[in-house]
Amino acid sequence: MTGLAGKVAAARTRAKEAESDADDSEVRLGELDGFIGFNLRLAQDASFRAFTRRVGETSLKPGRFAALMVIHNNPGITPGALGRAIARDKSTITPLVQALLRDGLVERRQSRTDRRSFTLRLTKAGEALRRELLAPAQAHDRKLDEIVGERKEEFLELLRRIVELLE
Amino acid sequence: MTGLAGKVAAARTRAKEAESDADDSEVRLGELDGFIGFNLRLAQDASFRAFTRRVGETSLKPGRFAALMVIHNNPGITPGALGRAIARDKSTITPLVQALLRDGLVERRQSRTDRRSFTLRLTKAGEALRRELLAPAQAHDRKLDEIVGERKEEFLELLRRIVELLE
DNA sequence: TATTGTTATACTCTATAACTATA
DNA sequence: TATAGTTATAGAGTATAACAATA
Repeated sequence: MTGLAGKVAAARTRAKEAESDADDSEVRLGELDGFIGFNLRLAQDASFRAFTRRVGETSLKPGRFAALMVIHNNPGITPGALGRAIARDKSTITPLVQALLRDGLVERRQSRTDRRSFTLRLTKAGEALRRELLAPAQAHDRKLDEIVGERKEEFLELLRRIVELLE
Repeated sequence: MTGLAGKVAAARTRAKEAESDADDSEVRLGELDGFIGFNLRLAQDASFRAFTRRVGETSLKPGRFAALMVIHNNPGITPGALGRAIARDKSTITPLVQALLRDGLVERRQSRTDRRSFTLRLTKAGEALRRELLAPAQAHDRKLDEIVGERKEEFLELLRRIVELLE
């Protein structure tokens, strides 16, 4: 997994005709190269790896960090609402929440308004870890900001439009 | 999983102060909302789901479709070069290639130049499936093109810069 | 009847390490 | 020594379906 992103870029820029068997330095992506979806996946993959590298392999993955952030900002949120906020199905939010409970980062209480449900809050340890990870997470995103430059707001707007309109 | 993207958008736009327990319609994303990385993930997730919906749940996922496209455009490519082209580790490209072999979409031959390696080609069935999926895949990306509008080239350039510079 | 969360199941993806056969 | 690909393993994410308790 060393330098995947760089090699992808190299493969793209060095793409050219290949008459016999293709080797490493002359991979043609074809239609894929102009597909927004494909490039979105490469960029998301690169961002995910860079986040993990910066925050530390041993610590939280982006998905769990996002959950911590949302619970912090919405004390008392239910698992369902949390899942909708970070685009996770209820079948994936249950194990995620259980992992956070297991690690002592989150606590749950019976919901007063809906006895089928319950509410989530960060524990002291959860707050501490969130605070600890916020700095490297922000550093990671500042790096993305640098790359995108002054077009950041337009870029974010397009990403949000994709989410809203691709329903 | 019905309407996840729409609910995320609604959660964002309706975000406001919440004094007591947060409910569904007033989730605050906090710093996350301005993070490029987080929005990249939501957009990629929405695109992935839309692709799968359009191409057909029963058929190929975006990752395998991308592999088919790259092998088509680079007959004789090795698994390693394929993995680098679509940003997949060698530990994930092996099972992917084996699934394609198992499904009769790809064939492999001994490499003439490197006896540790081998070369990949689409079978007739692989070519047929690729041809069949190309239309819905292009329709999917045209939908993305519509959403992004005339800023497509700039958008693609930013996605590629992220891949290149986030190493 | 519909919804909240749980459980079970299956497949995919990610990541590491150990292995083989070559180079 | 390093590289190509395989195998094994473990942890996540994705998806569906069936279920209990409650709305």
